Amino acid sequence: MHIDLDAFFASVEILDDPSLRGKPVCVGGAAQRGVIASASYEARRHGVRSAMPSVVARRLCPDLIILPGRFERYEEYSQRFHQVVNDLTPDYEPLGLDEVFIDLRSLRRLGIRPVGAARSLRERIRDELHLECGVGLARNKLFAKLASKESKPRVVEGKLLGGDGVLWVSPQIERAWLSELPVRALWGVGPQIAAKLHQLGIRWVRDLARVQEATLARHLGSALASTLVAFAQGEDERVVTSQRELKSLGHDETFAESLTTIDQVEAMCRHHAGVVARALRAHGLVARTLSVVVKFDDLETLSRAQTLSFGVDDEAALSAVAQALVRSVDLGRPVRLLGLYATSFLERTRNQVQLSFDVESGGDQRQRALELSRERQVSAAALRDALDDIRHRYGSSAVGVAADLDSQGLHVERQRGSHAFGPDGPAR
DNA sequence: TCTGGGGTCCTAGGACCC
DNA sequence: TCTGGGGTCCTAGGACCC
Repeated sequence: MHIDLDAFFASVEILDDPSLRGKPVCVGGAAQRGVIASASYEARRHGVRSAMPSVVARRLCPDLIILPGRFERYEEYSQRFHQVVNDLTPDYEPLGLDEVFIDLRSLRRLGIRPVGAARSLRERIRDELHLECGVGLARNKLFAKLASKESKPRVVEGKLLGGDGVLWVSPQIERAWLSELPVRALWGVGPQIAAKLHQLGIRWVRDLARVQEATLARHLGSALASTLVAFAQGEDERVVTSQRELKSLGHDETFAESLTTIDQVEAMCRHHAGVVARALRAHGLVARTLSVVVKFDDLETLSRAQTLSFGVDDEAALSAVAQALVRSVDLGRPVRLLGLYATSFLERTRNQVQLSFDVESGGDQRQRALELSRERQVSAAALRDALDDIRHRYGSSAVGVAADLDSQGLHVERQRGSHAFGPDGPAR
């Protein structure tokens, strides 16, 4: 079973503010560089779609209401959604906040029928969360997801047509249904792959079903070729995995106005380091690999990564590495996006050496690691935990790093040759 | 019309080890 | 002295998903 909540972010906004009901509502970035993350059906009637630049959406629908998004709120709804699913079975796999795959095999022994389970889940989601959803039932993930999409309401020529909300694709009709779909409908076929397939004369799934895997592999690589060939035959071996391990975690931001100075870029490194460090600690993880991504105004993107011999989860360490990485890039052009990502996780408790970083003042060489004494480690960790607690209770902007004050227009006197993270640990 | 922010997976090359 | 083949780890880039 695949369940997909309808227009999730936009629907939550409408629930929290009923005056929005019936209006074209979106969640996304309203600024010049914003895109639409979620669109109400009223907005979709005007042609607005998620992933569309907000500028375009406004042109299509001048009355469009674009809301900034409250992800903690969506998270709450998502958890309630998962709780409803969990009441049926723990064998489910979330996909983002608003979708789940459910393995129904263990329910068969209990005499629970798929269609009945689907209808009662839909009922509970409607009664308890006041949200609508589409449900797909099939032999595998491929068809279940295609079916849930098909079960939803959709806009045809500006009119909203209702879906049944539940669609079961029986094995007898699978192949015939699949062959009529465009390749773009398949999981893993986005704009780039679709364009490549079109160049090869492959537009429909039935075309894909006739092509040699080796031919496809030369153009798409072996992994994608083999999954697409399988999908085209209606075969999908992917299982429902309920316990997935987090593999990476990061934060990036596209700026309304591109950054033009190294000071601005380094200040953003410190900011991102704080966000990522707190996320790591919230998960009880330390990261060995940190990478920085820079996107320029022409959308050219480049990345730099560094793997350490130990894991880190504190702002000072992340900040030092991020700034060292960003300094190794030839900036010289306005920076549209800056991202910081952490990978190669270890559980915090298994990390052998907890180190802190000190930045070489004025130097452009890579950072060096300094081990803190046990006592200083303990007090630094206590301070950090206290700050996490304050942020949790009063919001992430409640406490800041003194070094960032000047980047926000407040002047801070800094002595030449000294720096924020001195030998006595983080200065806050 | 011009492209976000949270993630996942794959590819390819180079360094290194046995 | 110059060399193969299997494997791991790391880096950089690209595409996809929601």
